[in-house]
Amino acid sequence: MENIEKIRHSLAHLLASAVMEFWPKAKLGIGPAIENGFYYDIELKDLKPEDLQKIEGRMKELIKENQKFVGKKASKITAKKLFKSQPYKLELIKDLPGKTVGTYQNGKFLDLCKGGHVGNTSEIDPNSFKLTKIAGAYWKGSEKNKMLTRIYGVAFETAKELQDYLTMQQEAEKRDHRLLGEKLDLFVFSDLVGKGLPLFTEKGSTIRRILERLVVDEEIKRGYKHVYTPELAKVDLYKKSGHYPYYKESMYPVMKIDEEELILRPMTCPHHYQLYLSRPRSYKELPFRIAELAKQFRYEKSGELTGLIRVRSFCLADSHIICQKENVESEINKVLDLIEYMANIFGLKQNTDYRYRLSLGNRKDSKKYYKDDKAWNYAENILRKVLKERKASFYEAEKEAAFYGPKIDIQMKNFSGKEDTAFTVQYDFVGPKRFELHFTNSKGEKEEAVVIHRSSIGAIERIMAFLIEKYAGNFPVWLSPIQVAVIPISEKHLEYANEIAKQFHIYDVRFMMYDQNETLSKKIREAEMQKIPYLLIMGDKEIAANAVSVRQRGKGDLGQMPLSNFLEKVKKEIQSKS
RNA sequence: GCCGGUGUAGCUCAGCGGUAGAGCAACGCUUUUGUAAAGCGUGGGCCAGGUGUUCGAAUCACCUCACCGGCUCCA
Repeated sequence: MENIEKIRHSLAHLLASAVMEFWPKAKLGIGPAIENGFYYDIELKDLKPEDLQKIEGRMKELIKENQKFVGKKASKITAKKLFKSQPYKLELIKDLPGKTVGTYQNGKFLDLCKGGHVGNTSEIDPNSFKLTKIAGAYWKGSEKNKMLTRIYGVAFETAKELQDYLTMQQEAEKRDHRLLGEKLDLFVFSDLVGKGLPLFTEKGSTIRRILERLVVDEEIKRGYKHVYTPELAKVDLYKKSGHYPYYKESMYPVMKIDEEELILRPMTCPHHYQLYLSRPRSYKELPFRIAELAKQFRYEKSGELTGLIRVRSFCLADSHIICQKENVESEINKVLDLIEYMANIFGLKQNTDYRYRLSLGNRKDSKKYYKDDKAWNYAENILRKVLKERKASFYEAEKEAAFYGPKIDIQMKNFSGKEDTAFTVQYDFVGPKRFELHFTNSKGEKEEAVVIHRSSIGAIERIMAFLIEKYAGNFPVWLSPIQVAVIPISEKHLEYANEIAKQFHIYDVRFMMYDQNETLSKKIREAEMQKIPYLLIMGDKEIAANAVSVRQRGKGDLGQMPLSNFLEKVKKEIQSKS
């Protein structure tokens, strides 16, 4: 175990030990080291955020006592006596394998623990950690259990590392897409429309439209059939697909109209299957790649909503590839090629901006995962093989699969380090069975197809959130809702500015005229704060030279150039998406 | 949904039992500007909504709503 992990884990013990001094009746859960710090789950009443300082202060005192961490094995019978007033510890003792358990003592505090501490608290710099927040967390991570209070702390080996981390977090907060969404006027929420239902402003809609066109054009080039299907369907469709029992919780309730029961669709797969099934299919038509910018509706619990990352109505760049079993590998490769192509356009790098996750099922959980061990093994192996042969680095995660099969998820982190799935590729062996997705093979026999669910750029809302944060609002020219700010120095130069603007209309450059009666500095400031990539300033000198003065975002004054040169430069940047 | 926190003008915030304030933004006038905030003036708030406590509530209590941090869940 690395030293820093030992420090973090030891701090968790010290946290518990300080809490027990102030709240002797508190019941302890568990307290592990985590990325950047540690936490401890504790059942205690009336913990106020301001108490954290008090606890932190006491922890620092304990550190200075040079306490030793002393490990001892204890029989379960002895351990049960030692922890008789700690019900959660007793539960852990009962569930642990073997006849003995580990205990660790520091000062007067004894904890049930398998180890991994510093030898002495003198090894911990008392200024290298900080208690950061209190939160609720279910005991053993199940919402059926009681909710405990979780105290989080961040910790490093040195005080400087801690300071650097805190400063970095502060900087990162400025990238928050919710903040930038408001400042740059990209999207809003309305209490009257409802939570989790974003409204895109003109500027946000421009970004969205560019992304949507990019996806549709690229997918059509790559052999996808782009379609439109309705956002409603009879609930029977989802009963047949098998989604209903698994997804009921996140579906909107049934709307009864005439004799029919309709729902807002939570996913598009069964609609696409119906297109496939509209007539008999030959193997010559496969792979049958149906794609759609599909609006979907999911009831996410209120506390799960976050800006554009988790919403209740979203548009997925969705597709279902119906193909022969022997083509699955090459199709998945093609999908990953497309995903990496898109990621590259956005400047997203593997292992820094995103990482691959192989999301597996669990054979023992037939409630969550369709029961068919053989199919699961087969599908999981195929996905693993594809990733290995591509030499992509990836990690495997159990219990992250869809109910109908395993998936490759492209995971991205938001500004605060929280990870979500951006794009996904899923192997489905259930859908083809339930909908009888067949085709006639070369021998004239009926054969069952396989379905690959995939998304090239994920949900438009979510990728927008990631891109806003990735660029910190400084969108590349091709994505910028306003590409050029046209700034006449005074009213006298407005006529010239309008002439220039005409050219932007002709050449499809998105511009904004800054013709307010304000100082030049003020207008530059406003345009810079809107993070517009180019500011064109024009006054007497430019009119005389028949030119424009160009100021580039972040780089300052580039000097004068003829408009045609500037247009060429911008067009080039738009085209190359640089 | 659960645990905790927050909610005062369009935005950022002050006021925290005695009846609402600042800066920026908006609007008007003056100014006609040379690379990140010109000057003066004007308007704008049921203090998230509701119900209580009180002589009196933005301020205290309770409920509801929204948002934030986690948990659970997920594209």
